[in-house]
Amino acid sequence: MSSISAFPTPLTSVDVVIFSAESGLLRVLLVQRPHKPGEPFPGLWALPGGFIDTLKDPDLEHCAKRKLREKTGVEASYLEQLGSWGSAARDPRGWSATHVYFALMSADDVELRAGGNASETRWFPIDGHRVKEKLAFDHGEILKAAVTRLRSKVEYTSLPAFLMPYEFTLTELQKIYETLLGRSIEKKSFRTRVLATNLLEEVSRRKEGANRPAQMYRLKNRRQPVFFSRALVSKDL
Amino acid sequence: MSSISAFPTPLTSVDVVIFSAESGLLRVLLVQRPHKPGEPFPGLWALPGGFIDTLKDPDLEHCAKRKLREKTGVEASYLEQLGSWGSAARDPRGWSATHVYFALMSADDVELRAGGNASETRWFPIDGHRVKEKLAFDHGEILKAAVTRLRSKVEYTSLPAFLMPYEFTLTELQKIYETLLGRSIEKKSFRTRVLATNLLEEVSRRKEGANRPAQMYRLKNRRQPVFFSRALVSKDL
DNA sequence: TTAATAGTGTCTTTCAGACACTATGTC
DNA sequence: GACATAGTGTCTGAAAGACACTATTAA
Repeated sequence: MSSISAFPTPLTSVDVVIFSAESGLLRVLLVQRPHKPGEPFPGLWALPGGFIDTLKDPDLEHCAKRKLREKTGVEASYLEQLGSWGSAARDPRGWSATHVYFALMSADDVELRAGGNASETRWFPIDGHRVKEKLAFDHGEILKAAVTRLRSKVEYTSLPAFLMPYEFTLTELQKIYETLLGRSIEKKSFRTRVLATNLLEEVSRRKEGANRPAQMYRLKNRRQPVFFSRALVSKDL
Repeated sequence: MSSISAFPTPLTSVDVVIFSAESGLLRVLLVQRPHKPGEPFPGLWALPGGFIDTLKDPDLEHCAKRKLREKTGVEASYLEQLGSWGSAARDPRGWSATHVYFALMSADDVELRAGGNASETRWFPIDGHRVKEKLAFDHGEILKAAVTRLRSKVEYTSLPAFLMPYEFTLTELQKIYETLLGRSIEKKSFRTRVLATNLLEEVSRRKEGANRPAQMYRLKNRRQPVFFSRALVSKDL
């Protein structure tokens, strides 16, 4: 019996749910579990993550950022903690707990990653609140919680702006909102709301196919999302 | 070197931030650290919590509920996960991570606890976002995060109703909202908003000192809070 | 000129805020 | 009756929804 804790300490890991959006689809980054003896769920897809390196990682967030960089080669536009999951049953190797982070990345940055060990890392489209494949551990449940969090924040924050490239048009931003909400929103209301919060600043112009060019904008504050005082839809009222 | 993890696993605990409100004050339950050799922060006040019992606790939430029951003798009206904190520095015994839960209790249930080991367990009033005393570990920071979460949810949810006894008047509920917000709110708006959500159901009556008796209500759903589509105050707009 | 998308004007609806008013009990 | 607190009527204002309108480019 240890002098510190009377009980065996749980296995502890950090996992990251990394989202991006491309052409009307929300996507999540998954990695394939290795086919090695002793490794649970061989061949199944899972959230990127792994054990904390107590020698290198000063804290949980640092560990999450490290894993994110290892998989994507870049930093995320946005990172927050999602929560933690721990139980005796979630890992066949024993009582385990994982600290889960939630990251948003621009689809542009995503392409940068193509050079890596891409065979075992892939983007999967989100269908409803999940991915078609069965995931390792309780990662299906964790992913569902992450999608729920993202969807609910779309109602009253500027979070989807972190899925955009550095410069973008209001129409492009609206499309991302509509993708996440799963319904269309009224153009005028959207523009008024977004511009009234002083969230964005104008940049140059940009030409599209055969139409009037759209004003481009960029985020004024690339760290914190903005909160709106009203939700986009009235929930259950 | 273990065959499972190449790194020493962090110490893992669960802590609970337990709130109640009484006569216009938000309060948090704290316990005093023991004066025993090897125990860090002797004599300082800390959030109730401790190591996971991997033999008895099937999962994190069960562990949180167990610790809550041990300290208060009752179940909480509301329990959600707040987040997790982990770093090499937060505990002098080594790399440690804690899974933190957030509980709301009625001030009535609170009195039930008086028979326990009350000398080392006490309610402290929240002043701003903290308590006067310096807390053990990083519990000051955790408490601040909990108060911030509670305050922000007051704006757009029925969460404060979980701080009420089983039956209560609208005026009493409004007082709790005002306590948490730190400002007064308009009576008519408040009543319309609360009643429109179909959150409550009428019960019997009740007499006060020398005035018209007030209708009493109770929560229809004692599990989930209701979300309002607008915040009570317009933030930074 | 037409097609296509960008962007606006303006009316309606919903709900919070303000505040004066009425209602119902005890003493 | 006075007092105290419960509870309502109603106007105003802010912001979302609906939707028709104008603006600006390429071809």
